[in-house]
Amino acid sequence: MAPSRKPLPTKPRAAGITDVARLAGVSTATVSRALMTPDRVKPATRDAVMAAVAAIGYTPNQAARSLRARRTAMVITPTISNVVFGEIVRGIDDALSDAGYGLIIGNLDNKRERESYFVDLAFAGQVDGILLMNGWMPKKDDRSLRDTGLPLVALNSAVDGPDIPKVVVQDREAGTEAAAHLVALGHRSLGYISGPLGSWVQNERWQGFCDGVTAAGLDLATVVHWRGDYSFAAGTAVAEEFLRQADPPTGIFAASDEMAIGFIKRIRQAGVAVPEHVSVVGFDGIKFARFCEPTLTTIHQPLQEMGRIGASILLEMINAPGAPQPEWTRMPVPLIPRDSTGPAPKRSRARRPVTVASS
Amino acid sequence: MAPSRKPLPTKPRAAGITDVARLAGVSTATVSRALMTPDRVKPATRDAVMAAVAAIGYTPNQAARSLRARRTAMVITPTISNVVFGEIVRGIDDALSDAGYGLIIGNLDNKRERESYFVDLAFAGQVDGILLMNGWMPKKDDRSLRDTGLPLVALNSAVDGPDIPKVVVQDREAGTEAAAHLVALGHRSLGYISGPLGSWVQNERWQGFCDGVTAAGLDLATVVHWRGDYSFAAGTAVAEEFLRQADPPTGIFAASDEMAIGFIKRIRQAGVAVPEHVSVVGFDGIKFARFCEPTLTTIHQPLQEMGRIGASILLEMINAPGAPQPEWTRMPVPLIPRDSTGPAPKRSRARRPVTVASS
DNA sequence: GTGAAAGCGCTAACAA
DNA sequence: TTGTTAGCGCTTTCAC
Repeated sequence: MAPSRKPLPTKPRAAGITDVARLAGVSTATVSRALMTPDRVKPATRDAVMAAVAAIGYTPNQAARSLRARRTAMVITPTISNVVFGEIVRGIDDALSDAGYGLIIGNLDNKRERESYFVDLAFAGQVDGILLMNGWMPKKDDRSLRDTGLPLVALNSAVDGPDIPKVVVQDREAGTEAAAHLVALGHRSLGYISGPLGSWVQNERWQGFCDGVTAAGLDLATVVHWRGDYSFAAGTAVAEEFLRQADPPTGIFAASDEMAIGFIKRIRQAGVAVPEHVSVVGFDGIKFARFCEPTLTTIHQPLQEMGRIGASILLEMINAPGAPQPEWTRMPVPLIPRDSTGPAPKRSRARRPVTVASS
Repeated sequence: MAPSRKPLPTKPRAAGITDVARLAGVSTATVSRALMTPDRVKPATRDAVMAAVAAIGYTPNQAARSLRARRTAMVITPTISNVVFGEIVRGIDDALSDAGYGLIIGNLDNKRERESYFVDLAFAGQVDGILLMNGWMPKKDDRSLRDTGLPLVALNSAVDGPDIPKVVVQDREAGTEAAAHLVALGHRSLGYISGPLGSWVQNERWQGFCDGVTAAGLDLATVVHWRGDYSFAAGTAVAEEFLRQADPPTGIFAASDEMAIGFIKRIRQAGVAVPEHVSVVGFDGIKFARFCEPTLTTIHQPLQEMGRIGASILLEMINAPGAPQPEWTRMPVPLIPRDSTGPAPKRSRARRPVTVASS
């Protein structure tokens, strides 16, 4: 669609910094300072400025501000349709706007091609630092975001490089804990529903789960691994496979709550009881997990906090280039036991209607 | 928190419009035109510009662009934590960015005080038009957003005024349809779980529900009205009241899916079967409604589309001031029957464990 | 169809 | 501590 044009450049001219300055009897520079760095102006002056600001309802123009001051960060996110990333972004935005920074949200919308646009944006010098939630280094042709020399922080998912601080949850430990939880309940045959393969988080959760499995003395080869993508739909799709299986596992760990819920929904429909026949552990701690049936045992991620921490580190890198930053910040993620997990059934095999009928 | 300062204004100077102009052998004005209004540039010139743009990976600076061109709309939203508003905003943003407009999201975060900030923003002349999703005219002291003379569109909820186009769903008809659906299933005692009282949408849904009740020849006085706020928590709170009631209704209409789900979750816990004892209709059509237990009969809102339509109307008002706009755009909202509604139980009374035991 | 030139509203040297 | 001044990168008259 072609851009619509505005017919007249006439505007109901509004209060600007000059108006404030005039009213307060100071220069625009002082107004700016009073607003940006209050401690660098004499209290009396500051008060006068603030009074003038309040009097005419002055609000700084963001566009002008960021054009001149260039204080903007960018976050690359795989999608914004997923609550998980949405929450992290909120945390980031909080921390950033406290520091007077703007935020450009680079939404990949799960389409890898889109990253080239954001690479251009960075090379065009329009951002001061970048948060990576996608798990890899965005490239366009032969240029990589890393070549911009801009401060980079990986969030939620790791990105290789000693100069890239990584802020993540203890995905690995969480995976292990999920396995331990299931094993402690007596489950001996386990299953795992993955996120998109190849991603760092996904690998960690899986590796951690494997650690837990072997630590319990179980044979890794017996663990069933299904492929998912974090969505409800993936959960139900995996459920179909599960239902076709001759001797499906009784303890399942899903890499997202949505998959766990979709999975449970479908297998219950087919007559499999949760947690009587099968136990399921989710991952994320979305609010919905407390209202599904049964309530979902899950691993709770401190999403907003992750966002805030990642943003703070980025700000420090911008403000003090060269100062060392912790390469890893790994936040603990508690497992919250609810009703979707329970003692393993006597027979290792999950009972499905057909099984019951023929036995 | 005091803003952090950036130490050096040094920047790895990046490709700007001047670089493109030089490379393409034209002036910056022509580059700008080639990008904004391609049809006003000779094809050959345009191609040269585009080639140059691609060659150096030029990306226009948004801040500069909007500072100069001032093409920005604002949307006032009660909260962004609610998926419903989030979806509408996505639709708005789509339409707006197609037209080269930026969007300021005015999040009230359910705190009415916050509106004054956005009133200032509007008076400061920083936006060209405003979408109102909150349902009332924001004010600060004695100034109202209306006094800005800016184009205004009410979205999702109506706002009084002949000059304010309203884009809403057929809340009233939907309420009536919900009632009709329950009545058709044989329910004679009905209940309604409201949104925050006093809001337009809320009134419409309730009025429509009342219409349906009386149309069915039922006594309005028998309809139980509970107060909610669209959240899960409200649903469970209402459920508590429901459970304490001597002779609760068997057909319930909740003004949001979250409330419906919270409500169902709680009453099932107490032994009330859905839909055998009680039928519940939700409102919104969130994706979760297909994965709760039982799946939720609900009224599906075309949220993104509403957003897009509202934005288009606003754009027309900005571009052609004075041109007439439809005062009302009322979108149909289909009721989607699922498993949370079924035939009314024989006894009008919902059976709860205690009832069963004592009968 | 194109170029020259004037700012949009603000911040940050630099001076005073 | 404050004011003066010079732009940030772009769009848009206005003239050609």
